[in-house]
Amino acid sequence: MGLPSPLPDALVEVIAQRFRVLSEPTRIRLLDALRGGPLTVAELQVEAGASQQNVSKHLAMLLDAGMVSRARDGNRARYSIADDSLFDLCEQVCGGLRRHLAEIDALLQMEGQPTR
Amino acid sequence: MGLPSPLPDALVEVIAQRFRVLSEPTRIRLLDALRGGPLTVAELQVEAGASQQNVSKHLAMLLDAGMVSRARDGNRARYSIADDSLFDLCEQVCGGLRRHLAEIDALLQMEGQPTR
DNA sequence: AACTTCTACAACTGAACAGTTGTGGAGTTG
DNA sequence: CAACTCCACAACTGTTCAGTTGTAGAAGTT
Repeated sequence: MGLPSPLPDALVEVIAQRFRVLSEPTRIRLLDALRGGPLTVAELQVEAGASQQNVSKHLAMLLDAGMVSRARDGNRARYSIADDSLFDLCEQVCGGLRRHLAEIDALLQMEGQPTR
Repeated sequence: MGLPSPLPDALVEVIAQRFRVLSEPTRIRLLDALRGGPLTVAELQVEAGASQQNVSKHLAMLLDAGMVSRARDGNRARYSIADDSLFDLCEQVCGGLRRHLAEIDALLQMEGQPTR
């Protein structure tokens, strides 16, 4: 199922925004930590190595993007992954990285040949 | 093939950086325009609706990330997609968007029930 | 060689955002 | 109720980066 071409402006903006949410190391770490199951803010604070306020802010952003969901548990808030397909995304990115690194390797193999 | 858990710090940074490259509307438009085949900077300038210098800068970023490749063609530079899997990525993002929007729709259906 | 076209580099400016500090509000416990 | 814990909101600060302006270099044309 392909996407329309050219992509409508509004869709371009939304796609970019979506990628932007994932473009922050702290948010990646938070999502990674949630792979093991739901966690509270205090627990995530430890996993991500960031301040409580900072973690809370990033979680709000992830929540707004619909990537995590929040559930009140008495005194605390328990966050969990809302969309497991996120990890397929990350794995694909890693796949792209492997290809990229392989290309660089290949270029380094034929040493002495200037690119330009 | 799963990723290690927790993700090593260096990998987290690289993943975030990768997403960051895709978090800009102009760069999305450039990649989208290249779906139809290689284009010159001048052609991309028209497609993306940005200045030549701006396009050139974004292309340099995409090139550095290994997402496009450059070939000199006489006087001009012809850019093309280096990794077709990029579009699978975008489609997955759009899939996530559909799910997200469906959830919001569902929430709006049961109107009057405050979220908190 | 002089001129034009095409692309890339560098410096500047404004906007967006990550992280901190401070604080308020909701829930629990004694 | 009082004290404490947990989480989120708001204002501030520094950094990062998108876009512009200006210019330099490389290739083609006359």
